[in-house]
Amino acid sequence: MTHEQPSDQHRYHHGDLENTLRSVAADLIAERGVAGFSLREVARRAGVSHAAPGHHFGDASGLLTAVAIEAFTHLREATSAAIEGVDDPSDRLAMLARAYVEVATTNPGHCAVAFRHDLLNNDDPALLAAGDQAFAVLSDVVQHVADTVNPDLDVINTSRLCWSSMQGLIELHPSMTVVSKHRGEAAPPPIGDLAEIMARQAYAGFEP
Amino acid sequence: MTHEQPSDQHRYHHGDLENTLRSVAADLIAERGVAGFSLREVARRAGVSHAAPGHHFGDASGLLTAVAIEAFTHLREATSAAIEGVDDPSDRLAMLARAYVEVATTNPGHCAVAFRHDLLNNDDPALLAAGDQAFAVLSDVVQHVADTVNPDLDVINTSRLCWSSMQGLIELHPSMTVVSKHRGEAAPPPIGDLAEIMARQAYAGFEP
DNA sequence: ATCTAATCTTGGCAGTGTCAAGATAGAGTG
DNA sequence: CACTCTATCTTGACACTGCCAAGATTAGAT
Repeated sequence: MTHEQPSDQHRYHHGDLENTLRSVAADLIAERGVAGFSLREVARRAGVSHAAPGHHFGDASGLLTAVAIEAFTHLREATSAAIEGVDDPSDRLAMLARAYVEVATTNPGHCAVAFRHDLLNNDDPALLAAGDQAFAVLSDVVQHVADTVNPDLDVINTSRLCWSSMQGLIELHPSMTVVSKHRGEAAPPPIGDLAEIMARQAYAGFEP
Repeated sequence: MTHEQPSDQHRYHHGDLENTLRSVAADLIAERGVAGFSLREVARRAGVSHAAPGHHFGDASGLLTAVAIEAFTHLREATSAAIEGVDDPSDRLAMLARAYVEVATTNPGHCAVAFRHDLLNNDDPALLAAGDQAFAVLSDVVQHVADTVNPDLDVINTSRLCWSSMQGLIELHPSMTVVSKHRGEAAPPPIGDLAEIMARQAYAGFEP
């Protein structure tokens, strides 16, 4: 991905600036973190003037919202692909958890902004729809547990538990590594493995 | 808390500027979010010059690290107080979970920066120690489950599951409200209640 | 009483988001 | 083809930010 024009170096009209800016923004955030993100740096990397992003996305939160929408789309695609053909309800949950955290670490730029309500336009209908569709995949998997194993399961709150666990793991995995090192314990497993372990542990419960 | 001198309005030496700045910073973040935080605004609200915070904390991440340390201290105090005198392992976990999320919502400014590795000085020994001590309370509660109910429990990874669930809930509760509204479902319970529900659900497992 | 070091201020530089106004070019109409 | 219209992008400006260096002020020790 070069974000450049094919032949003519400096056409006045870029042609596909909107997608380019979104892609460059995600890369920039992945590289320097949310704090290192700036509209002007995005514009520089895309080879356009410093005010061009503002024209397409209104302001910084507009561009970040576009990145977040893409994040939810990735999330939905990866999780629904991961549970394809998996029937056992516990396995389904484990596969979904692994896919969830791995797509987040594969696309760190997207993931870093997806739930940052302080940076996004939370009223954006496209954002709401994308988030809803991503959550629906998880909700269906938990519903599948209820249908096949436990009709008394509190589906909605169990879905919230699973969602929180996965999202919390993404946020805390660096801290877990730091804490383990500080206590002289072994480092935590890779995030995908740990997601699967946690999903199975929650599914099985804490009692024998 | 006025952040002002008692008698003399403008003494050159503030007297307790370090604590004042930390307190003002937490208030500011609670009010405007992390994005609305700035060293200069903190200085203005504390009634000192724009470079005074830099003298005490080096840079922005230094001040935010101090806020994060205070966050972990609050977390440790609240959680260890919440499990005082509670013996049943499931109840202990539920009480801890409730206390965890409620202290985070009571001190939103502190909570918003506690795990923001991109904004903090992650090598700060005081930060490491404070985080470690907060995690120890949770780890002990899970160990208590192993000791009294299930000696085969994977204590460390179950602790990580609980920690992720609570932290994820804090991050996602606003999104849960939005998603529920968008799907026409009932709003999620208050965050403290939901934390307790989730803790008991994980403890009991998903099967009947 | 004097010296020293900590504390805080002032001034300045480079960088930022956002706005308004202007320049450019594509698309459609006669 | 000439023409206008509109979306796209640039330029310039303003107020704001973090951070650094140098100076002013004061507390505390000698």
